[in-house]
Amino acid sequence: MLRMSKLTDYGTLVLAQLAVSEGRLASAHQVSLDTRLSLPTVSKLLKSLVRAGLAVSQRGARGGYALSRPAEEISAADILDALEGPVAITECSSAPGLCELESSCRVGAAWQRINVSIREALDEVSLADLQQPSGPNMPPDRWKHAIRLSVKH
Amino acid sequence: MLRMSKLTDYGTLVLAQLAVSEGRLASAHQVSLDTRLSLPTVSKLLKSLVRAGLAVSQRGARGGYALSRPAEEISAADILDALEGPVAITECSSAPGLCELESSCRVGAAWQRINVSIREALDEVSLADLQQPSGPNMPPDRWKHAIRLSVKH
DNA sequence: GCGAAATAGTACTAAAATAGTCCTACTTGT
DNA sequence: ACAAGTAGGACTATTTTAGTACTATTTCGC
Repeated sequence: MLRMSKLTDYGTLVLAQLAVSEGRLASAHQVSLDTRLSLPTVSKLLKSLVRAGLAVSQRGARGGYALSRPAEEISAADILDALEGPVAITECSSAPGLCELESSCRVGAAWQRINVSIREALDEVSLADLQQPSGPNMPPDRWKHAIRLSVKH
Repeated sequence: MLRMSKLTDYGTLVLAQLAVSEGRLASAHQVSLDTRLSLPTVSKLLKSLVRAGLAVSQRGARGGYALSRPAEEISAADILDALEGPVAITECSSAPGLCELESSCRVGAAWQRINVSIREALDEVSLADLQQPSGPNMPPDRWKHAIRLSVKH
């Protein structure tokens, strides 16, 4: 639950790759090779990232992409904002009348607190943090970076 | 982004309704009337909540549902766990080889930190908090409890 | 015992969001 | 002029989510 989309996950990889080739321009093709993501997908992501202001692009032959600012200044919140847009954690059905019941509509303040907490967590982590080497007890290979939010079941 | 599913949102309403009718058993039909959610949907949710241990049920005529424990002891994390299951915030594509690249696979530790923060936020808020009256500057009617995580765009 | 009222479980369908691809246009260096 | 690149949008397929329906089981009240 509360899973980010695959595309956003890929987007962090793409950004991390740009961070690695700091200073140089990296073409979509090169990023595709480095990340093993398909070229159309990488291309799509890079375009979105440029539009969101996280990356800059240079057109034409010898063109390519680079981060718009240092990796330290790009937060996880920036990345999610860029690739998933402004979506709410909760969302009343568009059906009118649903939110007018007392018992239903008093639910908001606490969710807002939760949202703020999440946002703070996302703000505190930068792209530079994201690409730091994993801890000593992390298996280096074949490591799925899925983290379970729930331990039950 | 990081939006919970509608069903989970509805689930909180259903649970809140059960909390209101504390002590008594509430039938799915009654909860449907009180929340204005369709009976099949309410029924489905209640079954899931029972299976997850958040609610208890009494079969047969005069049967119904009730919370399994006080609303104060049911956290938002419990609710999300129950209705969305153990899903990760990030998830490597199942395609092998994607997570073996250096630049891709060092991304986990920071996401884990984020996950822990989110989980803490979810643990701190109880069902009782969720149904508390909204703040003084909240319009009581027609209030959509959508909260924007992002303010851009 | 029987019928009504309820939950339990599962299977199915429809709708929506997501992922992924492709095509055309524009830009720039050689 | 041509090759190598990005820009943008349209389109398709897939997956997930939402919603519904049906059948079985349980229990109360008469």
